Amino acid sequence: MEPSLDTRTRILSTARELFHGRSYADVGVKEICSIAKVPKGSFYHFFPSKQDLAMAVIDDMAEDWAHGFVAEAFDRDLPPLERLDYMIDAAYYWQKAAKDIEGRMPGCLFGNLALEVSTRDDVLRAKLHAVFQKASARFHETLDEAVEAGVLAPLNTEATAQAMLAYLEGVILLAKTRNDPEVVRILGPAIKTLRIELAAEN
Amino acid sequence: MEPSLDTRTRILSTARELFHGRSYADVGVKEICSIAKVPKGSFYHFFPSKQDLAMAVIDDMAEDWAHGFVAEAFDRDLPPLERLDYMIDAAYYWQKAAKDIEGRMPGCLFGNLALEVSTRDDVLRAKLHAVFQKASARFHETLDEAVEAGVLAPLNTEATAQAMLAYLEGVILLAKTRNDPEVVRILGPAIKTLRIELAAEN
DNA sequence: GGTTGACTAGACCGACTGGTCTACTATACT
DNA sequence: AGTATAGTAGACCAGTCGGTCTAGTCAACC
Repeated sequence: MEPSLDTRTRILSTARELFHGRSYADVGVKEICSIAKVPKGSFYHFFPSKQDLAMAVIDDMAEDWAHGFVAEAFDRDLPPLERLDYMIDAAYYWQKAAKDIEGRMPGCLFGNLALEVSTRDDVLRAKLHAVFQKASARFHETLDEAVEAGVLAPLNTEATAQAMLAYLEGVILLAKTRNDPEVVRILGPAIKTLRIELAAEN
Repeated sequence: MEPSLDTRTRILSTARELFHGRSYADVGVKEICSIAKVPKGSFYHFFPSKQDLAMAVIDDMAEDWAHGFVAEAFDRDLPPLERLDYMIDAAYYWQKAAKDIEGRMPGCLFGNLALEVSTRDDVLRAKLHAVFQKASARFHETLDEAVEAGVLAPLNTEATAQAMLAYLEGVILLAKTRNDPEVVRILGPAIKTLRIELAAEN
Protein backbone atom coordinates (compact mmCIF):
# COMPACT_ATOMS: atom_id res chain seq x y z
CA MET A 1 0.00 0.00 0.00
CA GLU A 2 2.40 2.56 1.26
CA PRO A 3 5.87 1.49 0.29
CA SER A 4 6.83 5.13 0.75
CA LEU A 5 6.15 5.01 4.45
CA ASP A 6 8.23 1.89 4.62
CA THR A 7 11.12 3.60 2.92
CA ARG A 8 10.88 6.62 5.15
CA THR A 9 10.76 4.43 8.22
CA ARG A 10 13.73 2.45 7.04
CA ILE A 11 15.75 5.62 6.59
CA LEU A 12 14.67 6.87 9.97
CA SER A 13 15.51 3.78 11.96
CA THR A 14 18.81 3.23 10.17
CA ALA A 15 19.83 6.80 10.81
CA ARG A 16 18.81 6.52 14.42
CA GLU A 17 20.95 3.47 14.98
CA LEU A 18 23.95 4.95 13.22
CA PHE A 19 23.70 8.36 14.89
CA HIS A 20 23.33 6.72 18.25
CA GLY A 21 26.15 4.27 17.78
CA ARG A 22 28.58 6.75 16.26
CA SER A 23 27.83 10.43 15.82
CA TYR A 24 26.00 12.90 13.64
CA ALA A 25 29.01 14.12 11.74
CA ASP A 26 30.53 10.70 11.33
CA VAL A 27 27.55 9.22 9.54
CA GLY A 28 26.98 10.33 5.99
CA VAL A 29 23.80 10.38 3.95
CA LYS A 30 25.36 7.92 1.54
CA GLU A 31 26.04 5.38 4.27
CA ILE A 32 22.53 5.69 5.64
CA CYS A 33 21.15 5.13 2.16
CA SER A 34 23.26 2.12 1.38
CA ILE A 35 22.49 0.41 4.67
CA ALA A 36 18.79 1.24 4.51
CA LYS A 37 18.85 0.13 0.86
CA VAL A 38 17.38 3.37 -0.31
CA PRO A 39 18.69 5.36 -3.25
CA LYS A 40 19.79 8.88 -2.66
CA GLY A 41 16.94 10.28 -4.71
CA SER A 42 14.44 8.72 -2.35
CA PHE A 43 16.27 10.03 0.65
CA TYR A 44 16.00 13.60 -0.54
CA HIS A 45 12.44 13.00 -1.52
CA PHE A 46 11.53 12.36 2.12
CA PHE A 47 14.01 14.58 3.89
CA PRO A 48 15.01 17.98 2.53
CA SER A 49 18.36 17.80 4.30
CA LYS A 50 20.45 15.84 6.74
CA GLN A 51 19.47 18.32 9.42
CA ASP A 52 15.78 17.59 8.80
CA LEU A 53 16.55 13.92 9.14
CA ALA A 54 18.20 14.61 12.49
CA MET A 55 15.11 16.46 13.65
CA ALA A 56 12.96 13.53 12.64
CA VAL A 57 15.29 11.09 14.36
CA ILE A 58 15.10 13.06 17.59
CA ASP A 59 11.32 13.18 17.39
CA ASP A 60 11.16 9.49 16.65
CA MET A 61 13.44 8.54 19.50
CA ALA A 62 11.70 10.88 21.92
CA GLU A 63 8.38 9.34 20.98
CA ASP A 64 9.60 5.78 21.48
CA TRP A 65 11.25 6.83 24.65
CA ALA A 66 8.17 8.47 26.10
CA HIS A 67 5.96 5.52 25.26
CA GLY A 68 8.53 2.85 26.05
CA PHE A 69 10.56 2.31 29.15
CA VAL A 70 10.24 5.85 30.38
CA ALA A 71 6.48 5.40 30.53
CA GLU A 72 7.09 2.22 32.48
CA ALA A 73 9.62 3.75 34.81
CA PHE A 74 7.34 6.67 35.57
CA ASP A 75 4.37 4.39 36.05
CA ARG A 76 1.97 6.04 38.45
CA ASP A 77 1.30 2.74 40.15
CA LEU A 78 4.85 2.61 41.46
CA PRO A 79 5.75 4.48 44.62
CA PRO A 80 7.32 7.74 43.39
CA LEU A 81 10.82 7.19 44.68
CA GLU A 82 10.95 3.69 43.29
CA ARG A 83 10.41 5.13 39.85
CA LEU A 84 13.82 6.73 40.08
CA ASP A 85 15.43 3.37 40.77
CA TYR A 86 13.46 1.84 37.95
CA MET A 87 14.71 4.55 35.63
CA ILE A 88 18.34 3.92 36.57
CA ASP A 89 17.85 0.18 36.17
CA ALA A 90 16.36 0.65 32.74
CA ALA A 91 19.23 2.87 31.66
CA TYR A 92 21.72 0.33 32.95
CA TYR A 93 20.19 -2.65 31.19
CA TRP A 94 19.79 -0.77 27.97
CA GLN A 95 23.39 0.33 27.87
CA LYS A 96 24.57 -3.09 28.92
CA ALA A 97 22.55 -4.81 26.21
CA ALA A 98 23.88 -2.42 23.61
CA LYS A 99 27.43 -3.00 24.73
CA ASP A 100 27.03 -6.76 24.72
CA ILE A 101 25.87 -6.59 21.13
CA GLU A 102 27.98 -3.84 19.65
CA GLY A 103 30.95 -3.93 21.98
CA ARG A 104 30.60 -0.26 22.74
CA MET A 105 28.38 1.76 25.03
CA PRO A 106 26.45 4.21 22.86
CA GLY A 107 25.36 6.47 25.70
CA CYS A 108 22.31 8.68 25.40
CA LEU A 109 21.43 9.78 21.87
CA PHE A 110 20.14 13.10 23.11
CA GLY A 111 23.17 13.83 25.25
CA ASN A 112 25.51 12.83 22.45
CA LEU A 113 23.79 15.02 19.91
CA ALA A 114 23.46 17.89 22.35
CA LEU A 115 27.17 18.17 22.96
CA GLU A 116 28.04 17.58 19.34
CA VAL A 117 25.77 20.02 17.58
CA SER A 118 24.55 22.61 20.01
CA THR A 119 27.35 25.09 19.33
CA ARG A 120 26.73 25.16 15.63
CA ASP A 121 23.08 24.40 15.01
CA ASP A 122 20.58 26.36 17.01
CA VAL A 123 17.60 24.57 15.54
CA LEU A 124 18.78 21.16 16.64
CA ARG A 125 19.92 22.60 19.96
CA ALA A 126 16.46 23.99 20.63
CA LYS A 127 14.87 20.67 19.77
CA LEU A 128 17.19 18.81 22.10
CA HIS A 129 16.48 21.35 24.78
CA ALA A 130 12.77 20.67 24.40
CA VAL A 131 13.36 16.94 24.79
CA PHE A 132 15.27 17.55 28.00
CA GLN A 133 12.51 19.83 29.24
CA LYS A 134 10.01 17.05 28.75
CA ALA A 135 12.22 14.53 30.49
CA SER A 136 12.75 16.82 33.41
CA ALA A 137 9.00 17.33 33.65
CA ARG A 138 8.62 13.61 34.35
CA PHE A 139 11.07 13.89 37.22
CA HIS A 140 9.23 16.98 38.39
CA GLU A 141 5.86 15.21 38.59
CA THR A 142 7.45 12.33 40.40
CA LEU A 143 9.06 14.55 42.99
CA ASP A 144 5.86 16.51 43.54
CA GLU A 145 4.06 13.28 44.15
CA ALA A 146 6.71 12.07 46.56
CA VAL A 147 6.47 15.28 48.56
CA GLU A 148 2.71 15.09 48.59
CA ALA A 149 2.85 11.49 49.76
CA GLY A 150 5.12 12.56 52.56
CA VAL A 151 7.98 10.27 51.59
CA LEU A 152 10.21 13.20 50.73
CA ALA A 153 10.80 16.37 52.70
CA PRO A 154 9.61 19.47 50.85
CA LEU A 155 12.15 20.90 48.42
CA ASN A 156 12.43 22.81 45.17
CA THR A 157 11.02 20.04 43.02
CA GLU A 158 11.52 21.79 39.71
CA ALA A 159 15.19 22.54 40.20
CA THR A 160 15.83 19.14 41.75
CA ALA A 161 14.18 17.48 38.77
CA GLN A 162 16.60 19.24 36.46
CA ALA A 163 19.49 18.30 38.70
CA MET A 164 18.45 14.67 38.51
CA LEU A 165 18.28 14.72 34.75
CA ALA A 166 21.71 16.37 34.67
CA TYR A 167 23.06 13.69 36.97
CA LEU A 168 21.63 10.92 34.82
CA GLU A 169 23.23 12.39 31.72
CA GLY A 170 26.51 12.90 33.54
CA VAL A 171 26.59 9.33 34.78
CA ILE A 172 25.96 8.04 31.29
CA LEU A 173 28.70 10.31 29.96
CA LEU A 174 31.19 8.92 32.46
CA ALA A 175 30.11 5.37 31.78
CA LYS A 176 30.49 5.86 28.05
CA THR A 177 33.94 7.29 28.51
CA ARG A 178 34.87 4.15 30.44
CA ASN A 179 32.87 2.01 28.06
CA ASP A 180 31.49 0.33 31.14
CA PRO A 181 27.76 0.21 31.93
CA GLU A 182 28.49 -0.84 35.50
CA VAL A 183 29.22 2.81 36.23
CA VAL A 184 25.51 3.46 35.74
CA ARG A 185 24.58 0.74 38.20
CA ILE A 186 27.03 1.94 40.82
CA LEU A 187 26.61 5.70 40.59
CA GLY A 188 23.02 5.81 39.41
CA PRO A 189 21.09 5.18 42.61
CA ALA A 190 22.66 8.25 44.23
CA ILE A 191 20.27 10.25 42.08
CA LYS A 192 17.82 10.03 44.99
CA THR A 193 20.19 11.93 47.27
CA LEU A 194 20.18 15.07 45.13
CA ARG A 195 18.30 17.95 46.71
CA ILE A 196 17.82 21.58 45.95
CA GLU A 197 16.03 23.30 48.80
CA LEU A 198 13.25 25.81 48.45
CA ALA A 199 14.53 29.36 48.48
CA ALA A 200 14.08 30.73 51.96
CA GLU A 201 11.45 33.46 51.82
CA ASN A 202 11.34 34.58 55.41
CA MET B 1 65.66 30.91 18.84
CA GLU B 2 63.03 28.26 18.59
CA PRO B 3 60.47 29.40 16.08
CA SER B 4 59.50 25.76 15.83
CA LEU B 5 58.23 25.69 19.38
CA ASP B 6 56.26 28.78 18.61
CA THR B 7 54.69 27.16 15.60
CA ARG B 8 53.79 24.04 17.52
CA THR B 9 52.29 26.10 20.30
CA ARG B 10 50.31 28.15 17.85
CA ILE B 11 48.87 25.02 16.28
CA LEU B 12 48.07 23.60 19.69
CA SER B 13 46.28 26.60 21.09
CA THR B 14 44.38 27.27 17.89
CA ALA B 15 43.21 23.67 17.75
CA ARG B 16 42.22 23.79 21.38
CA GLU B 17 40.06 26.83 20.88
CA LEU B 18 38.43 25.47 17.77
CA PHE B 19 37.82 21.99 19.16
CA HIS B 20 36.37 23.47 22.31
CA GLY B 21 34.17 25.95 20.55
CA ARG B 22 32.90 23.59 17.89
CA SER B 23 33.83 19.92 17.73
CA TYR B 24 36.57 17.54 16.71
CA ALA B 25 34.96 16.41 13.48
CA ASP B 26 33.83 19.87 12.51
CA VAL B 27 37.29 21.42 12.58
CA GLY B 28 39.62 20.43 9.77
CA VAL B 29 43.39 20.46 9.65
CA LYS B 30 43.25 23.04 6.91
CA GLU B 31 41.24 25.46 9.00
CA ILE B 32 43.54 25.06 11.97
CA CYS B 33 46.49 25.75 9.72
CA SER B 34 45.05 28.81 8.10
CA ILE B 35 43.99 30.36 11.40
CA ALA B 36 47.25 29.51 13.12
CA LYS B 37 49.06 30.79 10.00
CA VAL B 38 50.97 27.57 9.62
CA PRO B 39 51.38 25.75 6.33
CA LYS B 40 50.18 22.20 6.13
CA GLY B 41 53.69 20.90 5.75
CA SER B 42 54.62 22.31 9.13
CA PHE B 43 51.53 20.88 10.70
CA TYR B 44 52.41 17.37 9.69
CA HIS B 45 55.96 18.01 10.70
CA PHE B 46 54.88 18.47 14.31
CA PHE B 47 51.87 16.19 14.48
CA PRO B 48 51.77 12.87 12.65
CA SER B 49 47.99 12.99 12.44
CA LYS B 50 44.90 14.85 13.53
CA GLN B 51 44.42 12.25 16.22
CA ASP B 52 47.88 12.97 17.63
CA LEU B 53 46.99 16.63 17.69
CA ALA B 54 43.87 15.79 19.67
CA MET B 55 45.93 13.85 22.17
CA ALA B 56 48.26 16.81 22.57
CA VAL B 57 45.33 19.20 22.94
CA ILE B 58 43.85 17.06 25.70
CA ASP B 59 47.19 16.91 27.50
CA ASP B 60 47.66 20.62 27.10
CA MET B 61 44.22 21.47 28.41
CA ALA B 62 44.50 18.99 31.28
CA GLU B 63 47.80 20.54 32.26
CA ASP B 64 46.45 24.09 32.23
CA TRP B 65 43.40 22.91 34.06
CA ALA B 66 45.33 21.16 36.79
CA HIS B 67 47.61 24.13 37.37
CA GLY B 68 44.96 26.75 36.83
CA PHE B 69 41.62 27.19 38.44
CA VAL B 70 41.31 23.60 39.50
CA ALA B 71 44.43 23.97 41.60
CA GLU B 72 42.84 27.07 43.10
CA ALA B 73 39.51 25.45 43.71
CA PHE B 74 41.08 22.48 45.40
CA ASP B 75 43.34 24.69 47.46
CA ARG B 76 44.13 22.87 50.69
CA ASP B 77 43.81 26.09 52.64
CA LEU B 78 40.10 26.22 51.93
CA PRO B 79 37.72 24.20 54.07
CA PRO B 80 37.06 21.03 52.06
CA LEU B 81 33.39 21.56 51.36
CA GLU B 82 33.95 25.13 50.29
CA ARG B 83 36.22 23.85 47.56
CA LEU B 84 33.21 22.30 45.91
CA ASP B 85 31.43 25.63 45.81
CA TYR B 86 34.55 27.26 44.50
CA MET B 87 34.73 24.69 41.74
CA ILE B 88 31.13 25.33 40.69
CA ASP B 89 31.71 29.06 40.79
CA ALA B 90 34.77 28.74 38.62
CA ALA B 91 32.89 26.61 36.09
CA TYR B 92 30.07 29.13 36.02
CA TYR B 93 32.25 32.17 35.47
CA TRP B 94 34.29 30.43 32.83
CA GLN B 95 31.26 29.39 30.83
CA LYS B 96 29.66 32.78 31.26
CA ALA B 97 32.77 34.58 30.09
CA ALA B 98 33.02 32.31 27.07
CA LYS B 99 29.39 32.90 26.21
CA ASP B 100 29.69 36.65 26.59
CA ILE B 101 32.54 36.65 24.13
CA GLU B 102 31.54 33.99 21.62
CA GLY B 103 27.80 34.01 22.07
CA ARG B 104 27.75 30.31 22.74
CA MET B 105 28.48 28.16 25.76
CA PRO B 106 31.28 25.79 24.77
CA GLY B 107 30.79 23.38 27.65
CA CYS B 108 33.57 21.14 28.87
CA LEU B 109 36.17 20.21 26.25
CA PHE B 110 36.68 16.81 27.81
CA GLY B 111 33.00 16.01 28.06
CA ASN B 112 32.41 17.20 24.50
CA LEU B 113 35.22 15.11 23.11
CA ALA B 114 34.30 12.11 25.23
CA LEU B 115 30.81 11.86 23.82
CA GLU B 116 31.92 12.63 20.31
CA VAL B 117 34.80 10.25 19.85
CA SER B 118 34.62 7.53 22.43
CA THR B 119 32.63 5.13 20.29
CA ARG B 120 35.08 5.21 17.43
CA ASP B 121 38.50 5.96 18.84
CA ASP B 122 39.64 3.88 21.74
CA VAL B 123 42.92 5.70 22.12
CA LEU B 124 41.28 9.07 22.61
CA ARG B 125 38.63 7.49 24.78
CA ALA B 126 41.26 6.02 27.09
CA LYS B 127 43.03 9.35 27.34
CA LEU B 128 39.80 11.13 28.21
CA HIS B 129 39.05 8.45 30.75
CA ALA B 130 42.42 9.11 32.39
CA VAL B 131 41.66 12.82 32.59
CA PHE B 132 38.37 12.08 34.31
CA GLN B 133 40.12 9.71 36.69
CA LYS B 134 42.47 12.47 37.71
CA ALA B 135 39.65 14.94 38.16
CA SER B 136 37.72 12.51 40.26
CA ALA B 137 40.82 11.96 42.40
CA ARG B 138 40.73 15.63 43.37
CA PHE B 139 37.14 15.24 44.54
CA HIS B 140 38.14 12.07 46.35
CA GLU B 141 40.89 13.78 48.36
CA THR B 142 38.55 16.59 49.23
CA LEU B 143 35.86 14.27 50.49
CA ASP B 144 38.33 12.23 52.54
CA GLU B 145 39.51 15.41 54.14
CA ALA B 146 35.99 16.54 54.86
CA VAL B 147 35.19 13.24 56.54
CA GLU B 148 38.38 13.38 58.53
CA ALA B 149 37.62 16.90 59.65
CA GLY B 150 34.22 15.73 60.80
CA VAL B 151 32.27 18.11 58.58
CA LEU B 152 30.84 15.25 56.54
CA ALA B 153 29.35 12.00 57.78
CA PRO B 154 31.40 8.99 56.67
CA LEU B 155 30.50 7.71 53.22
CA ASN B 156 31.95 5.98 50.20
CA THR B 157 34.24 8.81 49.24
CA GLU B 158 35.56 7.23 46.06
CA ALA B 159 32.17 6.50 44.53
CA THR B 160 30.79 9.83 45.70
CA ALA B 161 33.72 11.62 44.09
CA GLN B 162 32.88 10.00 40.77
CA ALA B 163 29.23 10.88 41.24
CA MET B 164 30.16 14.50 41.80
CA LEU B 165 32.26 14.62 38.66
CA ALA B 166 29.40 13.03 36.73
CA TYR B 167 27.01 15.62 38.13
CA LEU B 168 29.30 18.46 37.16
CA GLU B 169 29.56 17.15 33.61
CA GLY B 170 25.82 16.62 33.45
CA VAL B 171 25.07 20.11 34.64
CA ILE B 172 27.41 21.56 32.03
CA LEU B 173 25.77 19.39 29.37
CA LEU B 174 22.33 20.69 30.28
CA ALA B 175 23.57 24.26 30.44
CA LYS B 176 25.18 23.95 27.03
CA THR B 177 21.99 22.54 25.57
CA ARG B 178 20.17 25.59 26.89
CA ASN B 179 23.08 27.83 26.00
CA ASP B 180 22.65 29.33 29.42
CA PRO B 181 25.42 29.38 32.03
CA GLU B 182 22.92 30.25 34.74
CA VAL B 183 21.98 26.59 34.81
CA VAL B 184 25.40 25.92 36.28
CA ARG B 185 24.90 28.49 39.00
CA ILE B 186 21.47 27.22 39.91
CA LEU B 187 21.98 23.48 39.76
CA GLY B 188 25.67 23.35 40.59
CA PRO B 189 25.66 23.82 44.37
CA ALA B 190 23.52 20.69 44.80
CA ILE B 191 26.70 18.77 44.10
CA LYS B 192 27.28 18.81 47.85
CA THR B 193 24.10 16.84 48.48
CA LEU B 194 25.26 13.81 46.51
CA ARG B 195 26.07 10.83 48.71
CA ILE B 196 26.94 7.23 48.14
CA GLU B 197 27.00 5.36 51.40
CA LEU B 198 29.60 2.83 52.43
CA ALA B 199 28.53 -0.71 51.62
CA ALA B 200 27.06 -2.24 54.73
CA GLU B 201 29.37 -5.03 55.85
CA ASN B 202 27.50 -6.37 58.87
C1' DG C 1 82.20 26.70 2.57
C1' DG C 2 79.85 22.72 2.36
C1' DT C 3 76.66 19.65 4.38
C1' DT C 4 73.06 18.33 7.28
C1' DG C 5 68.65 18.37 9.16
C1' DA C 6 64.85 21.04 11.12
C1' DC C 7 61.39 23.61 9.29
C1' DT C 8 58.44 26.16 5.79
C1' DA C 9 55.59 26.11 1.82
C1' DG C 10 51.75 24.69 -0.70
C1' DA C 11 50.43 21.88 -4.78
C1' DC C 12 48.48 17.69 -4.99
C1' DC C 13 46.09 12.99 -3.96
C1' DG C 14 42.13 9.81 -3.77
C1' DA C 15 38.24 9.43 -1.07
C1' DC C 16 34.29 11.26 0.44
C1' DT C 17 30.76 15.05 1.67
C1' DG C 18 25.82 16.93 1.35
C1' DG C 19 23.05 17.94 -2.16
C1' DT C 20 21.12 18.26 -7.23
C1' DC C 21 19.59 16.54 -11.50
C1' DT C 22 17.53 13.93 -14.99
C1' DA C 23 15.44 9.74 -16.30
C1' DC C 24 12.40 6.36 -15.28
C1' DT C 25 8.46 3.46 -13.07
C1' DA C 26 4.24 2.61 -10.88
C1' DT C 27 0.08 3.85 -9.08
C1' DA C 28 -4.26 6.72 -8.83
C1' DC C 29 -7.48 9.66 -10.51
C1' DT C 30 -10.28 11.58 -14.60
C1' DA D 1 -6.86 5.65 -22.16
C1' DG D 2 -4.46 9.50 -20.58
C1' DT D 3 -2.38 12.22 -17.42
C1' DA D 4 -0.60 13.65 -13.01
C1' DT D 5 2.00 12.55 -9.21
C1' DA D 6 4.77 9.94 -5.75
C1' DG D 7 8.58 7.54 -5.53
C1' DT D 8 12.83 5.02 -7.37
C1' DA D 9 17.34 5.13 -9.27
C1' DG D 10 21.93 6.62 -9.40
C1' DA D 11 25.15 9.59 -12.12
C1' DC D 12 26.91 13.73 -11.10
C1' DC D 13 28.43 18.26 -8.81
C1' DA D 14 31.53 21.38 -6.39
C1' DG D 15 33.76 21.38 -2.40
C1' DT D 16 36.21 19.40 1.51
C1' DC D 17 38.57 15.85 4.04
C1' DG D 18 43.07 13.94 6.14
C1' DG D 19 47.28 13.09 4.50
C1' DT D 20 51.52 12.94 1.16
C1' DC D 21 55.03 14.81 -1.56
C1' DT D 22 58.46 17.58 -3.52
C1' DA D 23 60.85 21.80 -3.41
C1' DG D 24 63.05 25.10 -1.10
C1' DT D 25 64.77 28.10 3.12
C1' DC D 26 67.59 28.76 6.91
C1' DA D 27 70.64 28.15 10.78
C1' DA D 28 74.06 25.28 13.03
C1' DC D 29 77.93 22.56 12.82
C1' DC D 30 82.27 20.45 10.56
